[in-house]
Amino acid sequence: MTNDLRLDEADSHILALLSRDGRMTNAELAAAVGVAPSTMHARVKSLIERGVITGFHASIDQARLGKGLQAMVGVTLRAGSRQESILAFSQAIRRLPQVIQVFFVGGTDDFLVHIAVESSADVRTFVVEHLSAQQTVASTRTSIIFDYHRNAVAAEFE
Amino acid sequence: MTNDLRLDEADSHILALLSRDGRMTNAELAAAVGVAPSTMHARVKSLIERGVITGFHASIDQARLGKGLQAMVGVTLRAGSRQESILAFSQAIRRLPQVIQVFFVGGTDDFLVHIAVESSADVRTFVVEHLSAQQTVASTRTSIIFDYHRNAVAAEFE
DNA sequence: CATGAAACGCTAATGCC
DNA sequence: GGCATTAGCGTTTCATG
Repeated sequence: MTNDLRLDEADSHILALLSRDGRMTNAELAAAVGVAPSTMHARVKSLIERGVITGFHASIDQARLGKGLQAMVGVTLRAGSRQESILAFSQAIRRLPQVIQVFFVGGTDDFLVHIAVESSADVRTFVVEHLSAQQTVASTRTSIIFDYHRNAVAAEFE
Repeated sequence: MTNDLRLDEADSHILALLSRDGRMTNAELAAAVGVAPSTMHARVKSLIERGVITGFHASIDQARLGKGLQAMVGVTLRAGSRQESILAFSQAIRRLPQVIQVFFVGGTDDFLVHIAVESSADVRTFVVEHLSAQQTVASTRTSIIFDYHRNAVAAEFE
């Protein structure tokens, strides 16, 4: 893995701007930061090549897609679960269309699964069918999300 | 709030593609979906105007920024906390540079705060200084994040 | 609601400082 | 590393079916 080179002030500024609006044109970015468009082009390219910027993504209003309810489901696995079954479980969960994010954590829970669904009935269906039914799952704990704020889009990692 | 109009297959396809790569050119999108560039332009514009796509954002590798450690901190508020102090608390938390996401939830916890920091010492500092020190905070529960997967970037809401 | 054509603007590469 | 230039490409508008 390439190590992190320290970023200067301009880079931080660029990242802040592209976090907010990933479709700012190169020309706009250059004007905002105070460099020439060609310079900005090289800088953004460098940030991407160095892996600081890992991608650009549209953010989607799940409610407009009919999924007006979001929840965070904490999952605790059975104590004796094998590595392979845990891996298989997490990979299966990721692919479900209700799932927005999955956090594999250490602590009270083993996983946190962020979902968006149509109704509270769907929350229950999701938990029962995809979580509780699994051999590796010991228990789940569901929290409805009332309010959601995002400062940045974090890159995936493992 | 404008209601959700049902999206057709092409719209879903567009959303999937722009979720993955928000900087696909209009021409590429058009070719992928099988319509003319001018048609694609109108469709994407419509998705934005209808509020389905709420924005585009660069995703950033926090580790490359020197923040190689992520955690989810569950926060429980004091039972007697007033609405205003809760609101003030949540708004203050949002602005901290370590914070990636904040979920206001119902259940065991009242908030879930997703943070990225340099070291485990920073996790502790964050919790102690910004959470435990607050009058409204009753308790916190920190979980280190080992693995993170994202299927979509959800729009903020309240 | 989709399309092709055309004008415009931006990107991205090059060579120079 | 920053910059100006420029060729090529993508976007965006509009009249038309």
